[in-house]
Amino acid sequence: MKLADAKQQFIQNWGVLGSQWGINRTMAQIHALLLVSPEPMSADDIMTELKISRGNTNMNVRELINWGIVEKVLKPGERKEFFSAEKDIWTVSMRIVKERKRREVEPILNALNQLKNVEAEQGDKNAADAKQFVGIINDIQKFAGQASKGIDGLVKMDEHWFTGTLLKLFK
Amino acid sequence: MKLADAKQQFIQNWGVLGSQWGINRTMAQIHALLLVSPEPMSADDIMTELKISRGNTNMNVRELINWGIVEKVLKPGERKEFFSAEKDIWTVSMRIVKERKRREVEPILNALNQLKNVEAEQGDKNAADAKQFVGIINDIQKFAGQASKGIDGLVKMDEHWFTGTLLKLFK
DNA sequence: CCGAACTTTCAAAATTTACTGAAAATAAAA
DNA sequence: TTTTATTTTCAGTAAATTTTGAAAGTTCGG
Repeated sequence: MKLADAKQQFIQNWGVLGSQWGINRTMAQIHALLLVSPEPMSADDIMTELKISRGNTNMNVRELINWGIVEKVLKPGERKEFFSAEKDIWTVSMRIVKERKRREVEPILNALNQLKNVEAEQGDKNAADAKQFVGIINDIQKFAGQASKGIDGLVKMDEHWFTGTLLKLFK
Repeated sequence: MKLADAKQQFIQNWGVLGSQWGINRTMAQIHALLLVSPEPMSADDIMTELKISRGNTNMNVRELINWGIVEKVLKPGERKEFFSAEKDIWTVSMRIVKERKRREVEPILNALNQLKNVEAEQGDKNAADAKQFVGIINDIQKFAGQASKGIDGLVKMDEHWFTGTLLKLFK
């Protein structure tokens, strides 16, 4: 298999995986493209490679930068901006997980807190139901709390088990 | 806050969270509804509660059953089918994670394997690029392998930290 | 076997989400 | 300052996904 074809396939696969997990396809593809590109790429490079519009490119690159997994690179003497992806997969994963936790999970967990103020009601049935409801919300919060701790623990793991790969030679 | 309102809000929030993670909104809402419902519900109950069509209800309930987090319950003397959600959040989470790993992640990781057969090419530049490419694929596979092990480990954790909550009383 | 109760299917419609491209804004060079 | 290169924005459009609803299928009591 030719290198170019392999890269192409990688980009497509990464796009599919992203879209299945709520990350838009193009954003995942741009990320994949930059991941396997030894050199930083310009917006025009990306447009050409993925056959997408300038606007689309701009918006998704910006979002990748917001996520902290792509950075702007300026080449001396060049007016264009270039972009380069973080190549350390561990770092990439942790940034994504942390960012999603912050953006999506935490607000909802906060909202859940409010739901525990269910009024005491007349009637045994309703009271029992309310208790069960609060019990479930509590379970979810506890679970999320545990998961959150687990993630924070992972983030602090100092050993990158994958160092020592070829990658380092080309960084 | 009234219990009914709290449930309604919970359902909405759960729907949003689901859609952000690539699970369709209605499916997440049905799941939330069944989670907080003390009694199993019929398709008609679900339709009424969520104001969705019969077809939509049927398809999403079936999918929840496929995921192993909702089950069909038959009431003696009733011709209708009723549905009930697994209430143990740990079990629910593990089933979802395992299922998504199996359905979405594993096929893509297998595909990545093929990409490592990049042809040896003429020219130093290309050879170096190919090495870097294979390096990245390797990193991703290693990472996925670690994550996979971690998940399998979690699944085996025998202690459910959340037992002892009110929930048990009503099971 | 028939008919009523209920479930399943799926093409078409509605909704949501993503993308384009041209115009406006910005920044550097002349 | 004016020109030119480049980036950003966003209204309109296109594509993808979800939902509907009616028809077909199934199951079961009589």
